[in-house]
Amino acid sequence: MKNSIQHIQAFLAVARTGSFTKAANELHLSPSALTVQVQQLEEWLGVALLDRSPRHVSITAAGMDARGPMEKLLLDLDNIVTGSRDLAALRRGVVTIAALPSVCAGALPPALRLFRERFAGIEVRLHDLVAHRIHAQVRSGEVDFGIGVRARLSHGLAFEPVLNDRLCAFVPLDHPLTRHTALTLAQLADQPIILTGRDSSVREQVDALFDDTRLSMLAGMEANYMSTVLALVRQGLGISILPESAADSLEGLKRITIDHPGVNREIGLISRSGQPLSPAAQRCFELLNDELSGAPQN
Amino acid sequence: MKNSIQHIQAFLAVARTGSFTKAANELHLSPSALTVQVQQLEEWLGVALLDRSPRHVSITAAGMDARGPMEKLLLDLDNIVTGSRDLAALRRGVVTIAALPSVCAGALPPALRLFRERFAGIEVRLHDLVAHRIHAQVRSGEVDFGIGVRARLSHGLAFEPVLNDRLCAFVPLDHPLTRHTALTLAQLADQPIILTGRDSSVREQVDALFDDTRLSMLAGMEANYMSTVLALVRQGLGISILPESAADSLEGLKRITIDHPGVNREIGLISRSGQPLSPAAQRCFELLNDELSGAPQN
DNA sequence: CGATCTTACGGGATTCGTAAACATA
DNA sequence: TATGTTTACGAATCCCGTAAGATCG
Repeated sequence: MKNSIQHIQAFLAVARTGSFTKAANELHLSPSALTVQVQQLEEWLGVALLDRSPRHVSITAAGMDARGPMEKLLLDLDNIVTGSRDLAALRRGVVTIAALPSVCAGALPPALRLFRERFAGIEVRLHDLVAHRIHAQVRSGEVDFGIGVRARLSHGLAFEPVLNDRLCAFVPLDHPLTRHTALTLAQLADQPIILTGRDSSVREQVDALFDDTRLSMLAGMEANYMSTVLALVRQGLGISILPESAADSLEGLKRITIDHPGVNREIGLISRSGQPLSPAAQRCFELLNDELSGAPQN
Repeated sequence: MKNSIQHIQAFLAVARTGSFTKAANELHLSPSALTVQVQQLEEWLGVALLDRSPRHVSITAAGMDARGPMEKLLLDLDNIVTGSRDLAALRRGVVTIAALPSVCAGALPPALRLFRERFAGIEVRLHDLVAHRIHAQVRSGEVDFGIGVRARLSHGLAFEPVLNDRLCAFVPLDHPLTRHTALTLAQLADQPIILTGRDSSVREQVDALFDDTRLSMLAGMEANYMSTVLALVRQGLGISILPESAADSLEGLKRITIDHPGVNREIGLISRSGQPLSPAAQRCFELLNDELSGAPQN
C-alpha cells in the first residue's frame, strides 16, 4: 500500500464532515477522487470504514475504532515534520564545540552569549581540551567543530583563522624584568619559568621556541591550569610564558611582549573538510567566525 | 507532500543499512529511486538527514533526531492496519444483540456459546428487552441486530424468521384442564389467567387473541418475568398462556396446545434493511440464523 | 580504477477531474 | 425529483528503472 497518509486523510475528512462532498471541498479534491481513496483504504484494511447512503454517510464500528489512532498518526507525523523544521530553522538543536582553555576563558564566552541570545533554543556544549585532543574530537565527529591552533593540523581538517594570539611573558610586578617593554628569549632563559602541562599547545610552542634558539630553560614549576600558573607567578615563584589573552586580570602581574617570530599563535575554527555541519553548528560556526575575528584579544 | 510513508521507509532503510545500494535491494527498488525519495523527504523537512559520500553514508544529527519517531510512526501505522484486519478477521470485535426474554432464556444461550467458542476474541453484549424496545434499539443502531417477533415490524427493518414458537397453556398438574390434549380459547376464557406485563409481546399477542374471538379473560394476576408467572401457576393460583419454550422445566406443570391459528409466534432476526453489519455482527447473525433454525424449540 | 551515489530521461502506472449513471428520501 | 455517491474514461502527473555522470578512496 503506497500513499497511505493521503488515504487516511481522505477517510478522516469524510469522517469529520460526514460527507464526501464537503470533505472533497476541504481537501480541494473531486468527490470521485475521495471515493476511490476511501475505497482503497477499506480494501487495504479489509474492512468497511463508512456506511454510505446517498443521503447520509455514517462511520462503522471499524471506522470508529481506527479513527482515533489515525488522527494520532497524522499528529505524530506533523510533529516529526515540525521538529525537523525547527532543527533547520535553528529554533532547536545542539552544537558541541571543542576549544582551547585559553579561548574558553577569553574570547569565546562573549561570542557564545551572543549566540545564545540569538538562538535561544539551541544548546551549546563546550569541551575545553588541549590542542591535540581538539583535533581528535573534530576528526571523530565527537564535536561539531573545534577552536584551536593551526599547528600540527592533520589533513582532513579545515582551518579558518579567527584570532591572532601570541605568547607573552608574565612577570611579578616587583621583578627586575619589568623594566623592559620587550624581552628576548635569551633574557627569559635566565629565569625560572612556570609552564603549563606537557600536553598543552602552549607548552609545545614554548618548548619549540627554545629548541629553535638552542637555549634551554631553567628548571621551573608546572601546573595544568593557566590560572594556577599565574597565581604562582603573582607569588614571585617565577615568570611564565602564556598566551597574551591568558590572564583574566593583570593585577599583581606585568605582561611583556616577547621579541621573536615564533610567539605568534594562529587560532582558528577547525572543522572536518567536506563534512557538512548541522544547521545549528553551521550558524554557530559563522557567528564565531565573525565575532572572534571582529573583536579579538581582550 | 504526498506519499510520505514511502519516503520515510526509504530513509529508514538507508539509515539501517548505511547504504543506498543495500537499502534499495531490501526494498526491491533501484538506488536512483531511493536517492530521489530521500532527497524529497529532506526537501520536505528542510533539513539534511544523511551525509553522503561515495564510500560511506552516515546519519546527520537531524537524521538521528527524526529516526526514532519515524520508526514509531511506521509501527503505529502497522498497528492500525493489523487492528482493522483483526476486526475483519473476527479475531476481535463487539456484537450487541437485543433479544426477547423468552429467547434469551431459551434457544439463544447455546447458540451464543457456540459463537464464543468459534470466535473467542469477539465480545457479545446481550440486551434482554420487550418486543417494541427491540425494534427501537435496532432502528437506532444501539444494537447490531435483534431477535424478536415479526408483529408490528416498522419499515426500515428486515426480518429473517428463525424460530416458530407458539403460545401454549400452562396449567398445574392437578388442574381439571389437564385431561385435554388441546384447548380452545373458550375453555381458557373460563379460567383465571396469569399474564406477563402489558408491554410484553406475549401479552400483546394474548390480548389480541381474545379480542379477535370477542372473548374476555377472567381477572388474573400479572408478573413481569415468565419464571414468576410459572411459579404462580405451579402454586395453583391460575393458569397461564406463554410461549411454548417458556418453561425451563415442566415439573409441576402441564403444557397444553391451544387450538387457534393466532397462537403462532414467528420469531426471527431483525436488522436494519440496507444497513450493512460489522464483520463480527454479520458472522454472529449468520451463525444464529443457522443454529436457531436448525435446533428450534427445547 | 572500482565502488557508490547522483542526474537525466523514457516508459508505465497511478491518480485526478469531468461527465454520466445510480440510489435513496 | 433532487441530492449526493459511485462508476467510466481521458488526461496529466508522478514514479520507477536504465544508463550515463560525478566523486572519493
